[in-house]
Amino acid sequence: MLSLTEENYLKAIYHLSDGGTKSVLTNEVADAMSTKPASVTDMVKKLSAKKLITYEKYYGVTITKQGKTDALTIIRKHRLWETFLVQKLNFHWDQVHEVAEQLEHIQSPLLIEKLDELLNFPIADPHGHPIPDKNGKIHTGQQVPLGDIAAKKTVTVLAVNVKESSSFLQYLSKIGVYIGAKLSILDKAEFDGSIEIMIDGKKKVFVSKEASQNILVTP
Amino acid sequence: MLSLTEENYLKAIYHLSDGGTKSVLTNEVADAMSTKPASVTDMVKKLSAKKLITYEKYYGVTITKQGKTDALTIIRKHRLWETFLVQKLNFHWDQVHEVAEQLEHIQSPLLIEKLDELLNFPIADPHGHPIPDKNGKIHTGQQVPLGDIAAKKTVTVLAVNVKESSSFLQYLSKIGVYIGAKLSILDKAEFDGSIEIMIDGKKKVFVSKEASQNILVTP
DNA sequence: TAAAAAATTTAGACGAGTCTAAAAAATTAT
DNA sequence: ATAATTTTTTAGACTCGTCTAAATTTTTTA
Ligand SMILES: [Mn+2]
Ligand SMILES: [Mn+2]
Ligand SMILES: [Mn+2]
Ligand SMILES: [Mn+2]
Repeated sequence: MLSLTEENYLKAIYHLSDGGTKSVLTNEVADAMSTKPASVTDMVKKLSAKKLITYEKYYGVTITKQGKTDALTIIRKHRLWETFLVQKLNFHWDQVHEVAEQLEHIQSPLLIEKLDELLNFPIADPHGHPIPDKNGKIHTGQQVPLGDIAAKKTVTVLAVNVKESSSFLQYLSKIGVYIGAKLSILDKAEFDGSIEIMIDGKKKVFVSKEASQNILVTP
Repeated sequence: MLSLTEENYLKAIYHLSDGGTKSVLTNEVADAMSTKPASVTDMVKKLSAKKLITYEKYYGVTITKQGKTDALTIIRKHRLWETFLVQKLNFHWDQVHEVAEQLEHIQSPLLIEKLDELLNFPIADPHGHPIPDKNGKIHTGQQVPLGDIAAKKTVTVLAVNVKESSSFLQYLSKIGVYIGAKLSILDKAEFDGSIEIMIDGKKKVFVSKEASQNILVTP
């Protein structure tokens, strides 16, 4: 049984480690959690005592098998709740993260099972992020940044990279980009990496290189 | 902004004071919260500093106007969530309390507004308990214990008194009593206060005096 | 109404989670 | 390869919510 705080740390470490594939430094965790490095050191000792991460002094932490499993359960809950908020309560995709950040800590396996059922076992959340199944298994197809697509091609929006700020999501809504939208790359500017796209064959817009790197599409 | 613990104390005090109509003793709160009297003393000082209760040393606490308002908000959330769990996720009425005890602390006015809407602005939870409206207003009709009804009368089940244990709810389900059921009082035993009832004109059962006091029906 | 009993508060301690300031180790730059 | 810089850990302190044990106040009983 993990405390709310332990759950938040574990999830952050999972994400920072790219799903457990690389080790994570104290300062990275501190940044991600908006705490001080000293607090992180204390917490990683606790998570390490619980065998959820391995901690080597001065060299950062690695997530264990069990840690990965636990993190995936929290992420599953987070994404199921986000999906619920959008699909059943008509929240916008830029309104769900903070609430899901709270809801993900509710302890009730039955609740999650029923929620999953109510939503028809969704495989992605409102931001296109995969929802791990009951066994922690994730199945995602290939996703590439819009910025890496060659001109003239038409692709479908699969997901968006959303850090903390919801302003990027609001911006996307404003210009007409959404999960499932069909984008045709019209032109790429060499000097600043910005691109011109056509959305659903209807609307022409320019997006910055920065933005194009955070819109993930079909290859 | 109240902590989860402060919210739980405030709600307990609200209930123990019968909605703010009487004062509450330290030991009563300790019992209800499964904590020690010393802990209650500490907490009532905090709630009192926040003007949610008035605290007179050695003589117990009284809830203030603001305290009542805050308590009703928590109770509203609790009962909306219970309703959601039963109506949308097919929980049984004996499975919802513990989960709602967690969900009631989620901070998001928008969420509650949308949930209320999804449920079509329900006025009672799965146990027949009134759901305060957005302004904290409760509207309940008259409810009397089944045990107080004269023989031969037919009444409708409006609510059940449910403390912590879900076993009473399971018992009621088993014998066929539910909110809205029509009960005819067939006979009352003088010596032990038990009564014989007919449920929906179909099923005859005996219920103890104890049980009959915790089933609330139309007058 | 004085003694006994019960209820309540105070005092002091503890774990969780956080912080600042100082010490230690690792990294980098010269 | 040594010095300067950056990162990380340790030490000590603080808040929140809890507890036990002792002191105090109220209530009951005789
Ligand atoms: Mn969270
Ligand atoms: Mn998401
Ligand atoms: Mn609660
Ligand atoms: Mn209820």
